[in-house]
Amino acid sequence: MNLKQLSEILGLSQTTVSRALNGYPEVSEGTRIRVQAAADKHGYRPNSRAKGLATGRSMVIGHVIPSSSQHEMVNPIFGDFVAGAARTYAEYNYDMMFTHAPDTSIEDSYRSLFNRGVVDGVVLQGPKVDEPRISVLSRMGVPFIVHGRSTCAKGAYDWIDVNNQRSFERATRFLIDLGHRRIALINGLEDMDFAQRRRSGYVAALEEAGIALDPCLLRSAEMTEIYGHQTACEMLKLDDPPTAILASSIISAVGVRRALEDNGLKMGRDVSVIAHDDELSYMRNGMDVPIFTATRSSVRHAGELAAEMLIERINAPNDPPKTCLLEAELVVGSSTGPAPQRA
Amino acid sequence: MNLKQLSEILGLSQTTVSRALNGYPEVSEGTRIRVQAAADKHGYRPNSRAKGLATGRSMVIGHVIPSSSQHEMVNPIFGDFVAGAARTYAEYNYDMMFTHAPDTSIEDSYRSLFNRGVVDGVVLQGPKVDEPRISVLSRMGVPFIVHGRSTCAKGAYDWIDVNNQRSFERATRFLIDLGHRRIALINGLEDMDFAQRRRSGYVAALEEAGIALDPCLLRSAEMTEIYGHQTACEMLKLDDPPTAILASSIISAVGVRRALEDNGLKMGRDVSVIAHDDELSYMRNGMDVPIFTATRSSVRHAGELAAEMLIERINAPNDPPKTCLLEAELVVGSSTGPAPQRA
DNA sequence: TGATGCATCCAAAGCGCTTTGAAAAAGAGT
DNA sequence: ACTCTTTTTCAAAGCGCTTTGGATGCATCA
Repeated sequence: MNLKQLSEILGLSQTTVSRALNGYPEVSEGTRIRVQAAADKHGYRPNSRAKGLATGRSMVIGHVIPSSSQHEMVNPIFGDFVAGAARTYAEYNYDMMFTHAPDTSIEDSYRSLFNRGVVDGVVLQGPKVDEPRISVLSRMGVPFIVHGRSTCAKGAYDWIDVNNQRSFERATRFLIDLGHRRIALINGLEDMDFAQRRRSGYVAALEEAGIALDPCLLRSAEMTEIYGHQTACEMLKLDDPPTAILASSIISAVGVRRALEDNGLKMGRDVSVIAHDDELSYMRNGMDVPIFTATRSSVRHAGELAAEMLIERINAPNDPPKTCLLEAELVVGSSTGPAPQRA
Repeated sequence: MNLKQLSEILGLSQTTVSRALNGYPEVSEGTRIRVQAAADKHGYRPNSRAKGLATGRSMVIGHVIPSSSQHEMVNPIFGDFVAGAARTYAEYNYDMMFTHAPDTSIEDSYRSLFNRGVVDGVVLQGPKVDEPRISVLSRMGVPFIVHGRSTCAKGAYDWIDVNNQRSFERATRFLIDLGHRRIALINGLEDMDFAQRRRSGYVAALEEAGIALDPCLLRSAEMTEIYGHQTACEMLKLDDPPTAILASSIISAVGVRRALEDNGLKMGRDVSVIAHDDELSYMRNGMDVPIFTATRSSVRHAGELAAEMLIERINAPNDPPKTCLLEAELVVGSSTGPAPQRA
């Protein structure tokens, strides 16, 4: 069923039917109702490609799957962020498109999506400290939003981010206040912008307290469970092991917990752990009582907001750049406690 | 840059340019090279909407985000399955589209995607035991593939699935052979087809061994970490607690492990655990030595295969239905051991 | 009564591509 | 030199929609 057929059935022109369905005022209320009824009855759905061709808009937003090349890993927060965004898109009648790209051609992927007219805008996930994609997209004139920020990016751009620096500074200070001096940071990949900011929050808190930074207590890699486990195991073998560990994701924190248990240590008593909790739906940090003391910020909610900001941008390409800085909450669970007295 | 502009630059007709770029034989090798060079130089990308309109194909495949309504949970395997599929799509020049739908209108979402001409085919994830979407899609004539199967579905359809029944039967038998008699199954949601099959494999193995089924040792819910933890805790409080636990996902298995530790029990010695391992990229089951004894089958690989099968179906709508049954591997880790002697 | 405005509706152009049917150009054969 | 193929190129139609720039009818006003 297409417009032509529908208009023939109704004995109206395509123009009128199209206008009736799209809510233009030039059509009488009577015919509008008649048209709408017929459309519903026959299950008419305007062909979105044709519509897009005519309007110049595709009502589609593009994401490029951030599959870190090295280990072909899917970012665990990907699913929840996307679910949040999708929810907003559905509300505004946008569809959502994905492209997989090897890390090398990720830029091309964005370019291709936009130049082929597939999407009206794109979401940039997982920005690095130095993120070339941002300037590329700016130059191309693609409406886009960044989930996170990029320290090295020059111009202004739309972004939404968690205050990583502040939340990790706070978490670190919390541990220091509990008497900890040997505090480790098991961080995300070093070239990721968020990791850099978390690190600087951590460093700032240590400095403030006059604690020297020990490189042995600082690691970065992709935030898997295995990585958390292995790193924690190694650190526990140090002559002067950490009494507290900050983990950049709840997933690696799970690995840390496993490491503690493997070593016969009790989390919260022997070693304190604070995790960053993105509130992943399948990896909730406990029910009423949090398992981990955590800096908490819903990545799903961020997805919803990001989508909204992007849609705004698409509708008003010339508005000044918008940004949104979310504050993470510090929730106290049972994984932290006072620093144990040295033997 | 569009076709018209490019053809004017070249002094050729749109027809010739189009043919040259699409590899039709009616154009001389000389001009083909010339055209290709110009296209590259100017970064010409055919508008995919226009192309779709003209060809009647969109080169897009649709997925509907399986967000279980109740807890708005994103299926944890979603990301990896999709990453696999995306890889194949990229190879065949397909794009990938997502729609979020509340559980109630999930059927409409598929209908809308297809009727609006947005997609050439769809992937159906997370089929239930009784899955109405299958017959809907069949009737609509949408090319589709099911990741999993639906026991109640009538006609034939394309699917790819893991042999859940067999793998859980094998895992259960493995535990029985180790001397376990109190074996629990912490399963996925009961109305999901895969959960049903795993359960029947479990039941079959118990029956074979003449062990009576104890309803107290059987649970189903969404496979979160919390669920695994809570369920295991409850079961351990029974008068006659399980000595072995089968977990339907590695994520709930993590919860089970936490429960054991909370209760001062050692996994593999006091209580054996077998998990189903989808090889999620951020939740690997150990490095060289598996953490959990597990039934293993890569969901990412399934995604790749599913995409391939769907593309085949799109290209040959009238071929007889194709199916693919993957066998899960049983990998033995340190989470299982002989049943402890009763006190 | 004719001019004016307003509410409805429509024919046709155009979005950027593919593809049909035909024409022009180039070789081949005699 | 002329016809007959074969190769190469093209103009134009069509995909399904929106939108421009009229038409048409009808009530209103002088």
